[in-house]
Amino acid sequence: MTTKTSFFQDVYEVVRLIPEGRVTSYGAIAEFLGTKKSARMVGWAMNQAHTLPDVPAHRVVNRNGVLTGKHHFVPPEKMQQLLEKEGINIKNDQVQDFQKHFWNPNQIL
DNA sequence: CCCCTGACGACGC
DNA sequence: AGCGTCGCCAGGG
Repeated sequence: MTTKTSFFQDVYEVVRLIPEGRVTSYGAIAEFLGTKKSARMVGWAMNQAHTLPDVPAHRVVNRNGVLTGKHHFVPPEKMQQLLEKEGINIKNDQVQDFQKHFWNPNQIL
């Protein structure tokens, strides 16, 4: 957002809006925040996400639908488990029908 | 204050 | 089409 709140805070707010059973990408979030080129920062922010409640970081994957950040979960399989629990099929660390489950933050506008 | 790192993404070869 | 590089930018050492 263009608010004065910290970039991280904004990221968390957006992630919290991700509906259950849906996923989005770091880039999409970055774009929504107006910093499309800073997708890395979104991922960086997710590092602290685990310290906060209601921040489903497992619903955030890269633009390929790959669970790039799964290694940051404990255990790593947790990310996939949570997603499958929500009805998302994962195959070889990749979300199946990614586009079908993709949720674009911009669509809430 | 300089240097390095990092859950990404776009582009170049 | 696959791999390498660069850009981006905040935090931490």
